[in-house]
Amino acid sequence: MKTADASPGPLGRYMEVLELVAAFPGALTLADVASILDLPKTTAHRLLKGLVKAGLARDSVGGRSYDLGERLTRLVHATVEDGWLVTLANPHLRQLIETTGETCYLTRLVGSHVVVAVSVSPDVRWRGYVQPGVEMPINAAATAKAIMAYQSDALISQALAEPLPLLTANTRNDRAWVEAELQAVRERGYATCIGEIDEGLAAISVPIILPDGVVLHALGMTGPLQRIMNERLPERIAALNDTATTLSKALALGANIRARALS
Amino acid sequence: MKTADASPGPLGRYMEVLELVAAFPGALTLADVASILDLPKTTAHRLLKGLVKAGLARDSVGGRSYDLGERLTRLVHATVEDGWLVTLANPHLRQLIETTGETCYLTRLVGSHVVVAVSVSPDVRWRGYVQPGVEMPINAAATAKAIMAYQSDALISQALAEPLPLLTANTRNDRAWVEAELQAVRERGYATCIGEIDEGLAAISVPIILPDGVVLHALGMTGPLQRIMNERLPERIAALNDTATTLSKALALGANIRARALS
DNA sequence: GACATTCGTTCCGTTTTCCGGAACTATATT
DNA sequence: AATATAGTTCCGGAAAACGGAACGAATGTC
Repeated sequence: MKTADASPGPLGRYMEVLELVAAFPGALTLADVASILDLPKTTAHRLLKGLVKAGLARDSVGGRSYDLGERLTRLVHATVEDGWLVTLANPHLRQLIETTGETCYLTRLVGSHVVVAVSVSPDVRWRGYVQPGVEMPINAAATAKAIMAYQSDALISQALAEPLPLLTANTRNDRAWVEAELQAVRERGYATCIGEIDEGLAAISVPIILPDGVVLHALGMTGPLQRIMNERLPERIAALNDTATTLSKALALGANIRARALS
Repeated sequence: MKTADASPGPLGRYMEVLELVAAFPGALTLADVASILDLPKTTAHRLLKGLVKAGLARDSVGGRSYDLGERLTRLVHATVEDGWLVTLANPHLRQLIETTGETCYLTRLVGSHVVVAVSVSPDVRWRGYVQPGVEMPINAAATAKAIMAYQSDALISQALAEPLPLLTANTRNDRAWVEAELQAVRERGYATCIGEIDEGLAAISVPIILPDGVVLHALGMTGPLQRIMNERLPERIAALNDTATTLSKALALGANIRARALS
């Protein structure tokens, strides 16, 4: 294991250009790219055309401006978004925020870590809290704890073998603590995150237990600490559990339909 | 102009690997990649690590399996999805499909073409109809016509200068026809697509006219031809227009909030 | 518990591609 | 028409990508 060298790699410059395109879709000329990234225009040209040929970007008027390519979008929608998962979960999540008024989201086990699949906020300004595609640390995030608590020992060990981040003064990353936390989740039936990701933020989460007993998803709710961890906590957990039960059936049905479509 | 050579480009093989990762997130080993794509395992290894270093992929347990990277997801959410746009539009679209029972979607002008931003279907199995990120051809798609009808002559000319696809026997791609079609849209207030993209499919669309008169979005509805283009058409157009009016205010408000957040 | 097998990783010489300055062309601007 | 500014092509030198062979680290097997 090397000391994680930070070299940009062969794709580094392509990514820089791509992010620039993403920042100003449909309104970015070759000259802009060249001057902003301080590249020779020849190089900028080659990188842009490379992205276009790969389907990551797309040019509007024969190279007058660029935006993101379809292949890129399709890539993301095929997995993290999971298409039908969003379709199924969105209405339930939305109903949940109507009764609770807090940001709600659904995370998903992928490999040995937990990522956000669907996120719904009561207010536009809150979107930053939970962004789809982001990985949830197992030692801090409520939804990650809720999912990992119901995995095999082998998978938990794998997950704990990776470096765990220390994000605030409240974050713990020693293995014993995390395992105790998971045990607590199993006993209580729900997981918490009390200022372990952001000092002032808390989250609560319940697992979505599929009809066959397997846990691959979790439902989470987050907001300012004092508004989440107060006397109304029990009713919030109850609301989450109701939705989790409903979603369990919906997800199982969705998986069936999807499997049928592949045959 | 060259004859659009189909060489994979420098990123070609990276994309193949990336799509494979997207197909089996969290459950794909290096050996799998090597055997499926028929690459030497050394090469597969280098490509995968290159993707990881670029943030397009991410490895789960020190290289035992791979899934999509956060940077990739963020890229898409920063633009096509437009974050708040989805948040704002989703509930309205959902309400619309409840009353109409058809697939509804919102498209957006980006550069000189029109792409799908949000899509909602009444049934999971219909997702294929309208996929976010896909470009809508100006000479065929209802939403593209609805948006382009309200653009400047300069932009329309730019858009028409690009090659227009002929997708079915009903598709027309001569400039005069398209301009007449756009004129019809302006007179009627809504746009149609009658088997111009898929023989059996039709779509209707109205522009979302922002408070300042600018048109950047359109609302669309699609389904089997005979179910869209029948005696219930007027009431569907009315429903679309109601939603468009509501969304116009919501979008303007969202843009304001967003602008404020940047200061 | 030792062995065998498979998987991931590193090494390194060959070869292919990338790189970017200079020159060229096409499109706005005066 | 002339000028400025955009995008594109050309091409020799430089720097990678490439993949076979060898190595270490895990599973799986007896």
